Amino acid sequence: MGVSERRIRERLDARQSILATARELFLLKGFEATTIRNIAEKIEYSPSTIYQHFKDKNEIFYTIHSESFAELVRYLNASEMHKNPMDQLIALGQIYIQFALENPELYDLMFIMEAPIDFLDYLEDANWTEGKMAFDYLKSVIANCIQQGLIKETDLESLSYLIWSTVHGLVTISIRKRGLKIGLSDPDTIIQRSFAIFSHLLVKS
Amino acid sequence: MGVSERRIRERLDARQSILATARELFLLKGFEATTIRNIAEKIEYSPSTIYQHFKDKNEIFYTIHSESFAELVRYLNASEMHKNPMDQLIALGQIYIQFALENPELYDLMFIMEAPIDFLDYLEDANWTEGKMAFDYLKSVIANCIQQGLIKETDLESLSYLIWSTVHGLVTISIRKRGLKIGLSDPDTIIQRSFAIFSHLLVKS
DNA sequence: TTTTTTAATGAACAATGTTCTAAAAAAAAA
DNA sequence: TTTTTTTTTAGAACATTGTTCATTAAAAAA
Repeated sequence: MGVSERRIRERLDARQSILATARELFLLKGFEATTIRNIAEKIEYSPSTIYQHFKDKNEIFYTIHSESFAELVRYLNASEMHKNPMDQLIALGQIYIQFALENPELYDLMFIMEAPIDFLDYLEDANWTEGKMAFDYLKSVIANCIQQGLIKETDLESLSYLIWSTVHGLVTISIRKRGLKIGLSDPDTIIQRSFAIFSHLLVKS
Repeated sequence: MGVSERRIRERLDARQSILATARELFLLKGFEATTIRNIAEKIEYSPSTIYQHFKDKNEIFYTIHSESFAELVRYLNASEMHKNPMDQLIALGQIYIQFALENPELYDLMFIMEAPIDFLDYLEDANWTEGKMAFDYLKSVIANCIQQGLIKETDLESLSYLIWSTVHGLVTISIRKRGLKIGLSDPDTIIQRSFAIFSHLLVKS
């Protein structure tokens, strides 16, 4: 029965080309300017066909958001070259920042925009698996630091949330264009310097 | 010539009622659901009349954004009761967080949403005065801390950006609904705890 | 070849921000 | 008071958006 397998493959191909096009347009023009009709035109389908593959626009961008987490994880994996958990933690922060600055639109989609979370809400799914896993990974590295006495013992969850928040804050001020507008000469440089200061605060405690 | 003065007053009244209604609907339903027609209906004007007072929707929300800064400043002023600049700095952070948690929609508009910045871009105005002034105020308090030897001397701009980023990150993860979705029991509590940890890191350095 | 299932389309809907022309109202001039 | 001018308001219209639904075309099964 190779027929139905081919059908499945064709459906998947269509789905993939929708996603690829949506991603391309999104990176080029942003969320609002990436319209269903725009995507449809590019893959030479009618707009309504897209709704056979995705419930709505939010699901498309939820999917791109999920895929982007795979990309982030690929970045973060590089931190495992460090044996010392403190070195790894700092590398983690640096790589996280690097990912955000190199892929600002994707970072926006993953951590700022409402579309992916709205889709989760529609699913009545309280679990943001992608975020949870990333946060758990961060927690585990920090736990190692505490265990080895490299960081003063404190509530793991709060400290992890603090560290995540700090790097998140550093990059989102820039991504949502508040950085340039307060007269910072070069946002990227300031982000690096600020993170360096934060790193020193952490190890010294 | 009391006539033209009355006209001016009437124009201002109309403007104010547009803003008040926009603000009310925005706090109730959010940015997208606050439509020009919606505002017009509520103040019993035609949609097109609104465009005599504001260039576009972005200008309306830029104005609300600006007004909200006055509110934030009112919050922050309470920090001046502290003589010790370090105490003031920490109070500043706590109050900033308090403002964000008590007015999440306004905070969103001021520091996350694109509408106000887009309007600045239209004006070709690189100066985000509201943000700049708030940041300068933060810098001055931090400068006092450094001067009095309460914080280790580092690049003022980077340290200020770090501190701002940290509180910004703490609250925006929650505001853009990433907090609950990773299984944090109570986001507000965690934010407080995380900030407490951060405060300790700062003073100890 | 005929029937059934699947996929794709095109038209349509309601809603949006925004613009433009014509009407109404108010003020100024006569 | 009447006429002219200016200002304000409204209504219709436009292009676009996400989304739905009945109909057509295509493919697979019988």
